Amino acid sequence: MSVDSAIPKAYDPKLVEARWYAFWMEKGYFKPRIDPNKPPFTIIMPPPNVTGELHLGHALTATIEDIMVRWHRMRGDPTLWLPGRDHAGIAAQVVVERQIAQQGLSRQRLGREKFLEKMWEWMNEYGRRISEQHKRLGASCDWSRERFTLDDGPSKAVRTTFVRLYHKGLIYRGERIINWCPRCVTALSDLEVDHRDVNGNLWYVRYQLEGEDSYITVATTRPETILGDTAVAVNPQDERYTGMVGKKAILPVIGRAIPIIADDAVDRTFGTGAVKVTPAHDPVDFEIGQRHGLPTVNILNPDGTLNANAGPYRGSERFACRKALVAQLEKDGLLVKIEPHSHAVGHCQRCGTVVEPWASKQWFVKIAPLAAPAIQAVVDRRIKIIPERFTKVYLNWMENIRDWCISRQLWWGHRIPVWYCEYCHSQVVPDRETPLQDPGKCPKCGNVDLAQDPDVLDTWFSSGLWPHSTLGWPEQTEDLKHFYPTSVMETGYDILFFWVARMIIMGIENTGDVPFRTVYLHGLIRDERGEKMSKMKGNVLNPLELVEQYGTDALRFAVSTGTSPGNDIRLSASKLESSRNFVNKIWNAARFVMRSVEANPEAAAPEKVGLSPQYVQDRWILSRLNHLVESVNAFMADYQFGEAERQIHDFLWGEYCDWYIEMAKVRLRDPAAASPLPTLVSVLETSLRLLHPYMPFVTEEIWQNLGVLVPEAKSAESIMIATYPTADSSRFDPGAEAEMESVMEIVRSIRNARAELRIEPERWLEATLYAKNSHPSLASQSGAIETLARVRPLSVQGHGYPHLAKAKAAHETRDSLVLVLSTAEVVLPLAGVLDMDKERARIKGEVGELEADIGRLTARLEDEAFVDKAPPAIVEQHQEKLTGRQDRLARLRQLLEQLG
RNA sequence: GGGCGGUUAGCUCAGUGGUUAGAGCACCUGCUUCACACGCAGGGGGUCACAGGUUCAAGUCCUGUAUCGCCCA
Repeated sequence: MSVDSAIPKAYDPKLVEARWYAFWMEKGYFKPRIDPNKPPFTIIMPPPNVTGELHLGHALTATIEDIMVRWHRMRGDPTLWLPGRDHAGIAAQVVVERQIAQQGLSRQRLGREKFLEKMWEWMNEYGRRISEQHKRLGASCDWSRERFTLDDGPSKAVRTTFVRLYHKGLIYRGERIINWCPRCVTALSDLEVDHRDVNGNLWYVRYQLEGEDSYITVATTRPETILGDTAVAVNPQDERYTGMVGKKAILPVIGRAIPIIADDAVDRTFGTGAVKVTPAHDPVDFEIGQRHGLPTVNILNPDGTLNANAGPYRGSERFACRKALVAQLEKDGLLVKIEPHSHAVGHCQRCGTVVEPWASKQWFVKIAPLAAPAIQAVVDRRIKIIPERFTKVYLNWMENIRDWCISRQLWWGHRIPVWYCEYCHSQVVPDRETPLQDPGKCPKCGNVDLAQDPDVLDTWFSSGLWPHSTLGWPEQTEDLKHFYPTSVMETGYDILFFWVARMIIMGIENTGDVPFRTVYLHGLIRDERGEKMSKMKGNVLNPLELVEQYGTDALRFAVSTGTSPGNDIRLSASKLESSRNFVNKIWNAARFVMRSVEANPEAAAPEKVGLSPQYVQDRWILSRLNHLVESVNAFMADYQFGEAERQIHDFLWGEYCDWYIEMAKVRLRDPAAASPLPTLVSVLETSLRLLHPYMPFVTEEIWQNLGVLVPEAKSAESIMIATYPTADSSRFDPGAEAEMESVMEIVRSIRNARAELRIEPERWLEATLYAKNSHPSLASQSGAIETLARVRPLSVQGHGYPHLAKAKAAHETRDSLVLVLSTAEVVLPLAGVLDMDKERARIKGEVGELEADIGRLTARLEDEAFVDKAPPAIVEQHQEKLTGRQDRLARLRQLLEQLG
């Protein structure tokens, strides 16, 4: 059977990908081979939420991490990439609540236990899907170590951490203003609130002064909170109100008398300079309330309706209440004016509902003492952030960090390990030494009726422990000892605060060491128009659909090539198509190589692969390849994956395919020529290994096929455990590169002249090549030049440029085109085709360009400062260039003279 | 209000002080050439946002301006 019929013309990823992934799994390549003498390379995967399926952001994460991991593995480092999943407390619970609502159910009706069963069903289904999707993306992570945040291990870590921090006094329960989502019916941390500018109003309302017929006017963006006011405040410096401080104002509708106080926090320029104070529903007011000992009047129920403190508005929804109250104020003549006012309003990040600042008893982490070492670790560069600029963002946030509200009024998550005594109401927390043991009785009164706090912890509390909890902490496991601190944390810059910062805090606190050495932050994937992908906009691209359409390798290449760390990426169909085309290009190059090997197996005989080539074309491509290998490894080490890929792409397409293969074809047809097959095979094989981390599937498929035909080319059972190429500087060959530059210049010039003169492609031209003495071996390239430029016969005069008289004679008959190149001249007899006026114009154009060039170079070299201060190599480069240009200019002028 | 980033070909983006600034897509011309039309060959297209400065040398470093975007408050 011939290769032609066996190997399809167009690469079909569907026939390839699943097979190789199964093979890798079966062989256990994804598991680290621990070697105590070698430092391991470790990445803990950011655990996707079990709320749904993977999106393109996950695909990007998986791609970049897989690139790093495969590279290190091929270099022989013991490599661990640990996958996981996050229970995503609030987000997952919202999703399942919506789902059961369709069946007319609610979590309250189901009860905690039944509802959690539903949650686990959901999690099992989506957890499975997520893992399957990662496998489709080629992720070479160690599935045997996969973790879920609610697994026993990570749960123990969570509980241990909570208990220890509690006993250290770094976790406390207190009444503070928190962000409350009335739809999710839970507290949120500051980070979980999106602030969006909303066009609202500023309502000016006047409060009558007690016992007087005068008023004080306040301005508010949330008039319904009037019901919870316990003071009016003015700035102590504000003369307008000096006389009023100490008096009392009567709250509209409610009729409560509240004091007028002075406080520095009041902005004199806002509204009237007098503000209403609602300590239960505003963070600034809360602090004012604390300073002045004001009562806190809470007017809201957890679901956002008004409670008994709202008097007549009890039971009405908050925005309905606002409307009704404003109407009432107007009726009572207390509404002074309404001004349009744009201001930032907090929205629940998960469901979009407007959140309410709300005074509530919650659990908090006292964060400042924990942040200090986390700041130090980055300042000391024990942790390096890429790109560098995010260091400042991180430090700025860390230095202004505020206590972290960690309790959530949810059911899905880690239950807070605190119990309350039913009798004496004291808080009972497990002993520091036995954090996992539930307290049996109240240590104060001895009562055994203890009720556990119904709330769960913020999901990010468990995520913060992820790099050590997944490795077994608090147990001192072998994995923890060997792989912690991990090497790289790779994730999107959008969760720098949510996650990365907290991992650093918690990692250092729990283990005494940083959780990772390097943080690599990638950008966000946007759509063609640069918009963020979101379900609401309907512009979400499903990575699995793209895999179906273009193949995994193409998707990976498309999201990672030509990108730089921390910068957003626009993904378009055209980008995916060109990536797919590149995959296909490699496929076809391989098809050509294999077909050629098959046609002439003895020439590619195993013992010849890797032989030291004497032929200039071979020396050239090997020199280019080794420069590429050197450069790719340098870029990889420097986390510049996009640039590394671009260079591999350019080499394979622009040098190997466009030139080396095309020239090889000529040699393959010539029985007398040295066979290009060994080099053809060896460069392809090395390139495949070079490309494997980026395109795991197509490279493995070709590599294995090649290995069947040329067993010598196959150094391992699989390309993913073969050795990553390292540059062999003995292959660097400037001479061969210069000669091939000349060949390419000659071919390009002839092709260009043919196109300009509209010479039919099928027509062969006679040609004479006059090569410079320094390039005697150009004669050996005549076969390649003939075929690539379609000139035949080509006569090569290897001993200098054409005798002037000869060229002149040719031109006088007006039938020859002379191409004056940097190291050669080509004469093409073209009777009847040439327009000598155009010829003169063309040459004059070239002369003009050269003169400008020479002018620039001369000026440069005459500049003493340049010659003195620039590195000698640069000066020399300029000098050589100038000489070359002058030489070519002289020859062009001669030609012009001959043409008259 | 504070901070960060972008501004490079028609579009999307690389370019980490050193020739004449690159790629993909799009565009124009020609080609079913025996690996590939998911291709081949050739071509056009740039005041590197603007203004200063540092340097022998600036798209690249510094300062300011404009403009778009993001983060924080």
